[in-house]
Amino acid sequence: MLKRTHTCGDLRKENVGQKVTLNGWVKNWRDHGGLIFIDLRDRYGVTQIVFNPQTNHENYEKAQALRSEFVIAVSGTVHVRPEGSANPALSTGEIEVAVDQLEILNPSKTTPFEIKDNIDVKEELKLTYRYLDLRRDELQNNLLLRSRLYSVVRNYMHANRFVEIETPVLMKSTPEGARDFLVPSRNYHGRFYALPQSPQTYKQILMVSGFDRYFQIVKCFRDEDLRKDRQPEFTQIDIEMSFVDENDVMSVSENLVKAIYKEIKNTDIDFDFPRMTYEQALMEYGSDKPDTRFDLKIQHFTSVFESGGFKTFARIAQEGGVVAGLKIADDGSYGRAKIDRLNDRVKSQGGPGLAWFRMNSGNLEGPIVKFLGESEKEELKKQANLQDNDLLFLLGGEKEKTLQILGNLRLHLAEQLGLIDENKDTFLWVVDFPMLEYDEDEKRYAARHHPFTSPQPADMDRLESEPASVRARAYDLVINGNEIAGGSIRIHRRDLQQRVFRMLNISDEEAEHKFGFLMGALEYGAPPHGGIAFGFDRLVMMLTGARSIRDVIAFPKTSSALSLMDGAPSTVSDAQLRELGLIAIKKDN
RNA sequence: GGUCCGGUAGUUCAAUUUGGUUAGAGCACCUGCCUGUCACGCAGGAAGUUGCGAGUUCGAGUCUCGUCCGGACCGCCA
Repeated sequence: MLKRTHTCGDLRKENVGQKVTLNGWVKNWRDHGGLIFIDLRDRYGVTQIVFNPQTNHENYEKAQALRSEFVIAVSGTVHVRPEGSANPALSTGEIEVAVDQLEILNPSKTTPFEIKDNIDVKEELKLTYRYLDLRRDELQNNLLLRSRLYSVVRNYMHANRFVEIETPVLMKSTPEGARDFLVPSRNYHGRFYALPQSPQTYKQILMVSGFDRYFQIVKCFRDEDLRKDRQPEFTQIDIEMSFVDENDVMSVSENLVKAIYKEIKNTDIDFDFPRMTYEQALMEYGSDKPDTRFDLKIQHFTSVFESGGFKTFARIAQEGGVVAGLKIADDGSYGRAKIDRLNDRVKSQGGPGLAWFRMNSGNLEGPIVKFLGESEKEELKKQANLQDNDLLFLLGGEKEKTLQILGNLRLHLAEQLGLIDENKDTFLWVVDFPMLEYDEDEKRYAARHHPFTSPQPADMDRLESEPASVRARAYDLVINGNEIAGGSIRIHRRDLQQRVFRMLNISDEEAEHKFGFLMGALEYGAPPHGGIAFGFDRLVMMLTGARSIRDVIAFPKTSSALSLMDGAPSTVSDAQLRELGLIAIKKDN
């Protein structure tokens, strides 16, 4: 074949007169009868090539067969384009290649969708023909940026004396947390490996081994349902450090993020990332990952309704719940129907009815105004600082749940009202997380982060007496309302680890069975250590502006966890199952 | 596991609130013409199991039920 001397993004005026060879795909063809133009594409760019029957009639005849997405090789001479026919939209737009040799390397069937940007095609079709979708600039650019990000991260980590170590993909199942993907063992029927939810235990053990500063860009697997920012397999930048406290890990992380923004976006971040406690995040933003690109904070009115005429709110207030809400300036578009849709939204998230008030010429209006006394109305107006045309949405109920629903409503309203400045980036550390959260289904407390997270020293004496009040030495990095990284200072002593397992209602036997290897390691001079893990795919989403995690992963799964291109997961032969000692049971639908 | 939205030529959509003649259009595709286009242009053409399966009806793209697939969300994601 004719091998390329240049890529389709290389040639400029300076190359005029040179004899060159290009390889690429036919992006577009324009047959003028006496002259054929082809836009030839590779991942570097697009170059126009011209077939002229007077230059070479045989080639010209051959070129008439060219269609979209044929792969070809052409040799020819670089020409300046005639006066007035340059294309300023192309970096190669001042030149073209006059072809004197054409080789069709492979024809192409008509593609199921056009290979161009801003196409509007069903996700299903794009995923089935992923190799075609990946030819589009948008996805190419995403993956090229992703590739650069690997490099930036590795450079930064190596420059800061971190050691890159691979940990096993086949490991022991530790079913605290997410559901494991299991891999049956052929050698030991009835036993299973698990794919790592994260290399957590391995990296802690590497600290025990003295590796001091570890990192890895690593695949993690969680068998849970998907979202637009969640895939069952995803990539983390996994980091662990010895002889450190929270500030050391956060500082390394901040500087990594700053290096990334500098290298990828050429943006200097010259401030320290602000910190916010979990409590404040929940109270003001209804989220543990507040989007601080806009204000619209949650306002609290529990005390206003405590002894008032609206019995529902009064009862909630007296029983320790909250009454809180969001105030927006209505541009006149919030009619009854729109408010009803907001209400449906709240209800679909398990919330109660959404109460609302409107300020109209100094008067408070709304369906529950009639239950309120004069002093309550005045107090509400005053505390909410209600001005004319302000709309106030209120929700009452159990604290955490109510605030979370308001947090979701806050994001929704911000989108509706166009409050989010897409060009702004906000960085935030959320700290002082509670150690535990209550698991309604299992009626017990579970670790909010993971069971190896150290409690805060000040709360240590309440581990047994008041576990719900114990805060963790954990920290999350939030960028534009996305949880980008999360980590903690770990427990490095066996006795404390054992106390925490007991606090989590994990018996000594169970702890030994599941995590005995880790606790054993803690008994041999485990140094104080802590770390963090970044969601690599989410970082790429942030940096590319991708709307879905599928757009930053080469071969993603659908929201029902299927791979449409290759058909995974698939059935396997009885022989394969027999070898593994397995029997497949069909799911009865 | 649940809720909502969607599935009609290759593709993106349409098909009169309320079931009724031969299911239309843009792009793509095919044929012909065209020497400066780059969203080339002009003329013509082909293209449909309305996701699948039942049901209601004289009659179903349209209504009902089931099912599959895509998407978003809730649960889940230590």
